[in-house]
Amino acid sequence: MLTAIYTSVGELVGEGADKISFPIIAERAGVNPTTLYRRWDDVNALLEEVAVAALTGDGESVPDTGTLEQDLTEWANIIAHDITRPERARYLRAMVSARVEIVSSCPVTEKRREQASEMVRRARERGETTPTVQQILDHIIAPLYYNVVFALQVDHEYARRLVRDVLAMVR
Amino acid sequence: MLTAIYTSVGELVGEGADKISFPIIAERAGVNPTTLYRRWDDVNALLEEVAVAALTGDGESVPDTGTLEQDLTEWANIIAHDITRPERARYLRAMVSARVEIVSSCPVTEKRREQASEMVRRARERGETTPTVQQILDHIIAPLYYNVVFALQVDHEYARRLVRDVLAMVR
DNA sequence: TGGTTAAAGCAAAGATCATTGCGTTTCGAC
DNA sequence: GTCGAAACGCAATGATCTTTGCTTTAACCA
Repeated sequence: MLTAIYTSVGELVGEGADKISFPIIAERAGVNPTTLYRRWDDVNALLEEVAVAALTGDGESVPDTGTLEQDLTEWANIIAHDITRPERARYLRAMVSARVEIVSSCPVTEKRREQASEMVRRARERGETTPTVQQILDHIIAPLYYNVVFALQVDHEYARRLVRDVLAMVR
Repeated sequence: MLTAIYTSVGELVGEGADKISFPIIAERAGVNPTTLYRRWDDVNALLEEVAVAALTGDGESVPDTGTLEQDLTEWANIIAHDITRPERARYLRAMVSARVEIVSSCPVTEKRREQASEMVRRARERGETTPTVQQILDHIIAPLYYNVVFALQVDHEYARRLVRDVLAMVR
């Protein structure tokens, strides 16, 4: 039931459907539109729910290579590779347009913060000088997402440059 | 005519209207909905047009204080102050959701790039060591916009920290 | 002034969405 | 098994959107 709905939304988003409405989602999911109208306030609410699930879902394990630079580079590459996939990019856009009011946190950011914290913690235990977690979010995550959301290109070279920049701050 | 439509859209966005449709825009603008249906493909196309005009419109003069650090700080503050205004944030969201397909450039980014270029050029003429324009975009603009779009808070302290971070890269 | 063309208004029709009341199913508790 | 609550399906209704053909206005140019 719920998974059918999520799948339906996922397919529509993946296909780049221009119009995504409750009736359309319901038909593909094999449920009655009324169900959707009753459970979610509007399409954006459902869309955001699915987007968050999709964007935070797969429990990517954080790289652990022995140096923070290598960890961050691989991590940035994974993220860059992930969020440039068309359906991921669409989810991001959907999430952005969905949250109409200012809220205090964003699930996606929080996940990245946790991942960054882990890498930084390990690096510090090794005695490395590290940027702060916030610096990593500001100068690696933010540019990556910014460029995806505003429709510019993101590649491995770009991800690598971001890592070098942020590490240059603390040298 | 066109300005009435733009004004109508601007008001609706500013008021945080949940539903923005051609008929609603048309009524407030005192025009016939048919006109809008004929001129724009859909609401998002019109919305993006107005958003771009609003976000790149006012010809903010770039700070020229004598040092790049001060220039960047004031500039970042201006931007932070501007894009955290609810209607500006809304425009940003509208723009994001409007551009469904990957395009090569974003009008807002381009304007910021020009502004950053000017400040960097002046700083270099004074003999300052500067970050690249791209670094400024990546590490000041991107975090600011990212935080607005993903509904976190942006204040002057944050803007200042970004400037310090990016300058630390080149020291 | 008169003619031509592009844009806007008007009205009607159909499509899609959104809401609501009511009957049915499901599932757990007793 | 039976009861009750919650969720879902169904169908009808009204609202809103979207399209289309035709008319009218406006602007531009000979």
